[in-house]
Amino acid sequence: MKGGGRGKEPPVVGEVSGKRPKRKCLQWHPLLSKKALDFSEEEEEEDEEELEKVQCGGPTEEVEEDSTEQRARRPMNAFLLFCKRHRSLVRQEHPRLDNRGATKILADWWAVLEPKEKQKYTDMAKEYKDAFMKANPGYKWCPTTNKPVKSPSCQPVSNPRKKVWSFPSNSTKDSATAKKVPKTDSMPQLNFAMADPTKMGGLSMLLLAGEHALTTREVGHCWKPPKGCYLWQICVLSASILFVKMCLASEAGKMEITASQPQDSSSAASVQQATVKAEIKEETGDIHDFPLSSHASLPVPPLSSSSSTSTDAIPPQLGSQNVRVKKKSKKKEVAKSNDKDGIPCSAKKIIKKCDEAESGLDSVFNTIEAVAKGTWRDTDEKPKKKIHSNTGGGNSGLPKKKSKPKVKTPLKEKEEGMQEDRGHCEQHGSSEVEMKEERLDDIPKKEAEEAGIRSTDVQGSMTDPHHSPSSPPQAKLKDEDRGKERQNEAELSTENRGSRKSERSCKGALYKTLVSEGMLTSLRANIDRGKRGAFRAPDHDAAWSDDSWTVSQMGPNNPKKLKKCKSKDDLGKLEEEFEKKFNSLPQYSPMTFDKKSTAVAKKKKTDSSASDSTMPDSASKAKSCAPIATMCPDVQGTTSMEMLVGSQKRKARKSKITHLVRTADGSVSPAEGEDQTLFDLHEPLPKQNLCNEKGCYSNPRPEEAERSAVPQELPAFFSLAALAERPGQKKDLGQTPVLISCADQ
DNA sequence: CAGAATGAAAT
DNA sequence: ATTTCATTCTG
Repeated sequence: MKGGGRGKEPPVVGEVSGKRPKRKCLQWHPLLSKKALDFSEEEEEEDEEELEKVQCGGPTEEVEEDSTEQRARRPMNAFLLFCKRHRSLVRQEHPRLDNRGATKILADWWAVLEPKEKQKYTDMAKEYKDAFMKANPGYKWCPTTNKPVKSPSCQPVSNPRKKVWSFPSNSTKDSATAKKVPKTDSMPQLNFAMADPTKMGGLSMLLLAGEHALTTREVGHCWKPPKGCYLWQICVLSASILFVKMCLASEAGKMEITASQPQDSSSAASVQQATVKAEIKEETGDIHDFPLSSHASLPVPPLSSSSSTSTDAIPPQLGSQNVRVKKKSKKKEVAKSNDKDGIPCSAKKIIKKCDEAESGLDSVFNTIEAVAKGTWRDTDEKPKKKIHSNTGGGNSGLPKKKSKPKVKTPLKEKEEGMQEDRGHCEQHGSSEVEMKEERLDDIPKKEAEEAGIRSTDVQGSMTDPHHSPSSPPQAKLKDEDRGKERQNEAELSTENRGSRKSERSCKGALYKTLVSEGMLTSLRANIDRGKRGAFRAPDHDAAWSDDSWTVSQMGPNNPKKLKKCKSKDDLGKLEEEFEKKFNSLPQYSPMTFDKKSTAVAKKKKTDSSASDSTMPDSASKAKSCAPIATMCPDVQGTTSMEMLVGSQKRKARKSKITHLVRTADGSVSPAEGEDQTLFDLHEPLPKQNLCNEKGCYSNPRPEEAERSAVPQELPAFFSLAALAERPGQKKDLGQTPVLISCADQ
């Protein structure tokens, strides 16, 4: 039942949920990775599919798409490996114990393990990790992430742009994401409300509006007071749409438009045409993009942040304030993007967003303006530049671009896809910069003209509003672009592909993982039965090295077959190998631990006597373990006098703390008095278990609890000595801190 | 789904 | 110095 199933893991809600989706990543295994490499593309694909189904079971994860690329799971650390390997044993011994309890025991065991012994696990973990990293180069343990929503941060104030964005987003669709960023206060919204129905114009109006947007005096009027109203004379919504369309048209249909209508910006007709096209496209386009864009909204500024120059380009106001705020947020995002190289979908998305947003924004903006002004052509020109740069060598072409610095990906380039994207972005970026400059110039002028001198306030607002309208469109544009790109990608397989690839590999890994898991299960079962004896594995010491891995790789090697068909055989092989490796890890018998613990205890206590008393217990316990025990060589070492290993430095967890607080809260004092007490005493707060937090591994049943209380029967670990041992070490961290923390709080 | 543990990495 | 998350699986 338990099924260990992975399925269990909650699928996580969509990404959007407030929290991080927690996607379940595939479990990664070195073997897998290797295999992945082997797989041919085709195979991979298929595997993927299968994997998807099987693994996540949940498609929930979005697995497929890059949208969320699945993130590989972290490799297990030594301790986890150890746990994995020994948990069953523990459970065997203490059937009633729940997992947590088992974990505690495992921790204890781990603590007592000699370094040597640990080393194997450590090494393995290390290899594991290395292999993992190889497979996923940019992998970050902590995805920075997420928190997609957090947008609000910026809100605060200053950022007009942001607000602007938000607004549009709402109007358009807002849909889900919502992001709600905008929050109510945003000015744009207000404006929105203000719009008079009467005034709502038709398309033509919109067009006009768009046209004049910048120029029109009306605009000027609006500007000042409200903030981003210029379009809002009209229905904002429509306006926004219009813009979007325009933008789209510009991008999508640049060619056409250009051709058809040269510079004449004003010509509504041209615009209309463009619009039409845009519409079509829009339909096609996905909504989802929108949200993203909104999210990304702010990104723009960030770029600037990196370089002062860019800042200049941006409106002054925005520049300073926004920059700051954004910077932070951006950083995070950036980081994400960086990491990925191919990895996490989310990251990917983000990247795209950012880049696109940035570039898109500017470009869109420009486009719009241009159109309005009639300068459109210019825009076109710029693109050329972009191209140019591209040819030049993509990145290199744009030397430092602001965006680039940010990006800073470490390895990054490796992924072709990334490069492409980047290049793309960069291009935009460069163009952006230029455009920006121009734009700025123009704008100011116009503003000055129209708005006239207005007050500084006006200016500020002006700029903002300006941006705002444009921004939305941009987003869309971007989306569209994205869509296009996608298609292209599909064919070319370039862009995402790169990352995709990694994804795929992950999937493949996943698949394998599944397999391995199955293996594990079986293995576990075996172990339970007592087969473990077979494994034994003392000899393997050296085995751990790469060799073993390599071998494993070789073995399975039929990847192709694996993928599609059968797999059974192959899988079997894989399993075996994996098993071997994993099994090769030494499994220690409880006895060992007991002894050790005792030994340690002795050491710690310094009293030999005390320890002795404990010894007996262990002996009794031995019975069950005996078989295994033999395996472990170290027993001898046992006595090793290692210091304790257990140093645990972990401070009390927050949760723990809270717990204490809650419980003790007022009564904190008790604990305060003696840490030891806690341990020894069974304690207090927690659960009714007799056991205290550490001392006893919680036993569900009272009976057992009793047992625990009574040393005789208990296994060695339960021995007082053992307990004593822990307290000493942990006490500092655990309890004391806790108390303190409580106090503080 | 929380949570017990340790550790590696990131922030 | 603190947070994340990897594994396992019971309540």
